[in-house]
Amino acid sequence: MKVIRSNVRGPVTINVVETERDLLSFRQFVVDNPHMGFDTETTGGFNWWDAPDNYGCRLAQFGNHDTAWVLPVELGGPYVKAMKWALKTAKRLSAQNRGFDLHVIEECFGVDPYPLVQKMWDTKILAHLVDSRGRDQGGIGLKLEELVPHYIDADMGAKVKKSMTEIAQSLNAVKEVVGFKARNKDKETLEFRFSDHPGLTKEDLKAQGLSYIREWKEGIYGKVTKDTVWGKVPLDHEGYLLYAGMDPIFAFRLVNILFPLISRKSLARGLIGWEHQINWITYQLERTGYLVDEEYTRLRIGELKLEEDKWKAVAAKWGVDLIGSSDQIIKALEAIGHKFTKDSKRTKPSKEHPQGQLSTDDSVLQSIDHPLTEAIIKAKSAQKKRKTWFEAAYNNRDRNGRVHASINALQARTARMSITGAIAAQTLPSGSGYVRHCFVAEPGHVTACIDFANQELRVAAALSGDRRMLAAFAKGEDLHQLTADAAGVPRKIGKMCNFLVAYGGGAKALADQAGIPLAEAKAVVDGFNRTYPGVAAYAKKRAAEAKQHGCIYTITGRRLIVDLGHEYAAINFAIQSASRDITVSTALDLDKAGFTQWMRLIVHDEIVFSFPKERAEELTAQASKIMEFNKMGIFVPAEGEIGEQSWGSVLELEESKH
DNA sequence: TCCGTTACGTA
DNA sequence: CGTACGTAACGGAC
Repeated sequence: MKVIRSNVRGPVTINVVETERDLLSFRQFVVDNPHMGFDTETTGGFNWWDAPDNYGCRLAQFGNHDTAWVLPVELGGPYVKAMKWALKTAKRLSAQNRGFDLHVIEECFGVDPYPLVQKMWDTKILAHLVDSRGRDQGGIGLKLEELVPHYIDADMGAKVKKSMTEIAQSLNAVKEVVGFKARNKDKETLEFRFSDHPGLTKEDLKAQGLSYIREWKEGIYGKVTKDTVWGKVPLDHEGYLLYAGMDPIFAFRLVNILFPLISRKSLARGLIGWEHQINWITYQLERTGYLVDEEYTRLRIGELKLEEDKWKAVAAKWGVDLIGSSDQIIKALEAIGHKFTKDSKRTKPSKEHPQGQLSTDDSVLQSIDHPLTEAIIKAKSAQKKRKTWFEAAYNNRDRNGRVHASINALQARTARMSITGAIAAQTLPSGSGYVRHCFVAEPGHVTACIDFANQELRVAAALSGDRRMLAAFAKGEDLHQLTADAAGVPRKIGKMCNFLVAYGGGAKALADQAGIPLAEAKAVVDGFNRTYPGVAAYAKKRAAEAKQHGCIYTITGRRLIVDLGHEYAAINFAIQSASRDITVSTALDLDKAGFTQWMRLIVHDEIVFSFPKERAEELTAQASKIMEFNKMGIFVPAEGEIGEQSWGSVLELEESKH
């Protein structure tokens, strides 16, 4: 057994199991420590669904406050058995982002995650309940490498973050001679690998009349980068084992550090258990994945590539080789006679460019009628569709033709979910089914989408208690038309205004978005405030609360920190977060009713299902009924739509509101 | 290779 | 004083 000693605010011991004999002491540790931190190290990346052929679990680690045990589960047999026994024996486990480790051990070793989620804290969830802000928002952040320096040990956090990069570099330094490089009379370099030429010597090459004969060295681990180091580092590498051993110790300590920091209101409302439950649902959605229509996706990729190349060739005629390069586009536009003035649209001011740079976004290009701008717009659009959506789906299919998104049930500051990876679900175009046709229900199933009608506006009405808005919803009036009528503008502008005001925006934002004069936008906002005085009052109230306490509490007892000087955003946080919790709450109800097996994705105010065709009507009706939210003084109805097999088909229904 | 900036898709 | 995200391309810095 190898023992590594280190120090993190006190001595720390990492025991590395090397032989079956060592497992005896490990088992004693498990018996003595009913609560343990847990972590795994893999071959790298997040493609756990590729196991076991293209993905593997290398180490499993357990630890308490100051002692960790590292098991070489890559070696299989007794080490995997010991890990399974320890997981089963533990009374309480903690892990940072538990879903990932659970996917890994379920896929690689067939471990049933269900008994484990009953007793496993996720430190990422706890950290979010303490401070939901990311690092760039002025918060602590939610990654282990951010939590450790803040809560545990500043130096250790930085050291651990750097260590795997350093290990990669050290592995690259280990080289062996793989052959000779030599030059012929034409001064061409020739390569001779010993694997192709056994027993080759320098003299043999000289005899062939070659010169500049040099030994040819290559790294014995191949090219090792930050991404590939995980799969290549030897299992007995001390720096790697130290890194691996620290993580369960951190996870163990973080639980004890974070619990007391969670607000009393959040505790009283049971948010900890609640978030762990929704985490289990999204875990199952991740694992089920979504079936990809392979042929449809492949055909679209081919078409889009042709389209893209065609328009890129046109743009190149005017000197734009890189359609993503603002510099090139500006030069080319000037060359065709376009004049940029001091009134030209500029990008947001930044450190490098305090005045902002000339913008070349879609609105700028659209305003210039020329074959070049048309080509750039069309090439960009085709490239974006191909790369961001179609190829992500196509290239990430597992052996069963399914893709697995990463779902973070508790991501945004407001607790909104994020869906990343193979299905960037929150960015898929919603205007038509063109992209969403990639994703299909099971054979014999159809896709059903159930979404909340006007979720955020209804929440705004309920939270603010604005009588006019509540009455409008109760009577089924058209809220957007009401706002529009108050200022005598088109419904579209009324709609924009409704959302903007609820999101903390103002007349300037409305003017920008609607393309109307500021004075007109002011009149529309004034009209809104006259029509719904309760909403404006509520915004003020929440902003004042934020100013006084530095945070607000949502209807579910969630504490959201509001940045100084940004108190106007408090109303949006309250509405957005409550809306998220409403969606999550109904997802939990659906789970209890046995619907998780059919659930595919949760996208803010919509849940996508794959239902057996012959039961689709009945199941959609049931699920819609379950999703209808009527608690805490908030009423949000849910509406279901049933399409054909693809998700996209739902968007193309005749009666669809999409 | 990393990171900031810009652009663009969604609720 | 719109907010909340994710992804891709570019271009400069290391």
